[in-house]
Amino acid sequence: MTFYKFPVEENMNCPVYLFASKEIYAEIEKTALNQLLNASTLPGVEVVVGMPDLHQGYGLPIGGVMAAARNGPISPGAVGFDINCGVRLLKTGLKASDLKDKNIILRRLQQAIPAGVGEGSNLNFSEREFKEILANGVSKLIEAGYVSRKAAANCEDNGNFKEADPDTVSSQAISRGIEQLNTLGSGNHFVELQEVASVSDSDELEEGDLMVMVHTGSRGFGHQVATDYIDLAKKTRDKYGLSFPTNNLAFFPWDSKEGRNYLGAMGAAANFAYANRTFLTESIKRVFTELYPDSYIELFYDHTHNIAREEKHVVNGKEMDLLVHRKGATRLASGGKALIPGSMGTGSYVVKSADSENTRLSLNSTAHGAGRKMSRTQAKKSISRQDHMRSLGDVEVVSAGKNILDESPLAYKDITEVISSLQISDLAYPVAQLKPLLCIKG
DNA sequence: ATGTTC
Repeated sequence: MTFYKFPVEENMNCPVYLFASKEIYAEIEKTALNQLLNASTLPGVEVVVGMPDLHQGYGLPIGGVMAAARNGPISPGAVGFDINCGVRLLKTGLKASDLKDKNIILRRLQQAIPAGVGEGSNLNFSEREFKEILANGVSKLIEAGYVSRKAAANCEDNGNFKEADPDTVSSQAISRGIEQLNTLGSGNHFVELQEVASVSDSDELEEGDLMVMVHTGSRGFGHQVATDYIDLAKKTRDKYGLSFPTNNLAFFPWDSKEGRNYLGAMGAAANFAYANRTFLTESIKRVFTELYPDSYIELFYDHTHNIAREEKHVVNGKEMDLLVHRKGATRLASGGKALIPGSMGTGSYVVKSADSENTRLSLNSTAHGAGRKMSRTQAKKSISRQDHMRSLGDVEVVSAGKNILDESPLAYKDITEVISSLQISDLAYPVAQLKPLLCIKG
């Protein structure tokens, strides 16, 4: 069994494919699977796919892909609250063995990176400049001289989501976001120092290389955009004569003004997140330059796992224009690579596309991480501090949050099983494995 | 994920 197919029945508009090994499938909650099946009942949905890190989310499960045809839905809930949550991997020019005092760099990074819920930034922007960043992302940062041209290379969308439109964003989102560029956030967001543990198929990485991985998104800005447009979708339901299988999957019609405005606002949040990860990279660069003058910080790759984008795919032998909503799922183009972080204290991976029949069935998608095994509440209740500390091994972790048991590796699926599941399903294969050394959690 | 129950 390389994947599961749920045939069209009852109100479903298309079959649902779940790419998971038998072991992984057994761990997936019924609620997550039901959410995935539910997505196929939206009128105009052509393809629904689940990744092996599937777990319960808001409307669409995390690890879910929902593609709408030209007459289909635009659903802000199917992208989720952290628009352009994503991962980037940085090269440092150092070997892990060059690290002199782990404690010093950990503390310096912690000082340099504002982290935690509601934590503001050390940067100041006028509203006009902030809106230019929303409109043009990393391109604006380059133009303004904040970063070098290299900042856009190796970044998905070149760090500039073309359809972004700051005029479709509420003033509340602007006021929340303007003070949050260059901040890490909370929850599963992190900055981690990693060592390349093994390389099987990559000429860009070498065993022993010291890398930095960053996982964060669009903070309160994207959250406000999502909130605004989910509310609007609920309000415009009757105007367009729609019915929703669940309010969490409230949607706009493809050609509606409100739907197009959402895509503009979503794009602005995408650019916020690209800019946020770019500014964080500058902060990291300053710490490295101060402590290790011979180091450099260079972007290896950056991509999102929460976004909707228009893409062409062949479905049932026919080429179609689709709006592909991915939530906790990464686009992995044929011949391309992707980053798959594990939970803190466990390994992360660089994978390449298997370029198979199944990668096409999945609309060129891959997993975004280990995926939760337990809800946050369940984790805080059932994981002891002792077991959590033991699960971290010798990885040093500092965190802004006081209780991060809900982020314990014990609350997540085993990343190696997710990776092997991707291989079994013929979606992707690992080309490099990264071992965590130090971790700064939000 | 989130000015963590506007």
